[in-house]
Amino acid sequence: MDDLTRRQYEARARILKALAHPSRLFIVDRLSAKPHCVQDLAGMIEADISTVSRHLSVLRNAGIVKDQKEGTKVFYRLSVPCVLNFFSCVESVMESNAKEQAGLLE
Amino acid sequence: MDDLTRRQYEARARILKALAHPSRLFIVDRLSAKPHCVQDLAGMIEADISTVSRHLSVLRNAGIVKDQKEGTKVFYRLSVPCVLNFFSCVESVMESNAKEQAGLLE
DNA sequence: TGTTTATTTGGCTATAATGCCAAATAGCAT
DNA sequence: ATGCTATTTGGCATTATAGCCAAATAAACA
Repeated sequence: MDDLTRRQYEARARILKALAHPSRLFIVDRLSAKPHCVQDLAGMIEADISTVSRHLSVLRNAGIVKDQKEGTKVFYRLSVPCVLNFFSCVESVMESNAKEQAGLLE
Repeated sequence: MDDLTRRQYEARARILKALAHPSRLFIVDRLSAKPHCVQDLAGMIEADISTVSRHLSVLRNAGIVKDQKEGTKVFYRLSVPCVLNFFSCVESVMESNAKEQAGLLE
């Protein structure tokens, strides 16, 4: 694998890694409906606000969400609506796994 | 977030986490063309065979690939072809990021 | 200015992921 | 059985991630 190819896969992995956390997936799901500020999301997740803020910065650094200040609050929104496609892809894998499990029980 | 919801996001995150590594993305890409055995993949990635074997077990545990013994070799194949959709999703995010970068330079 | 509200960041600990080597295992052939 | 090839697994060191608290920052407003 040459250097350019390796860097391309690293770039892709960075984006997937940013999504690969239950709280961050939840956040993406919420933001797909409408923008939310940090404390709103923290309330839904029931985690420390600082923790949620860090999750949001991970998503922001990966280019998955954008932030926008409004007064003292910071609202986050999806920057790439397409990200939602991940969910259906993931569901497909999960369904496949479920079928596999069912097959083994027969 | 109730317990069931939390577990659902955890299950999704497990699958994304399995994909979120450059070598594993490369493997998925190769396997989308045809099945390969461990040493073939190790040769392409230029990593220790034991490392590649571990990557494959991560993908297998997530239900992304299947293994099949043939003599002394073990061939791996994608168990869910849909996984390829991830690539186009990831590319969209990357393109969006690139545009953003370009915009900032203007 | 001082206060309140919202968010971010530094510092820390705990846990998880990565990658290599070496040893163990499995299958095939002599 | 012995050797040969392919793969997996145990053990270990290194690095990365997660989460919390407390302190710092930013904006609005009395």
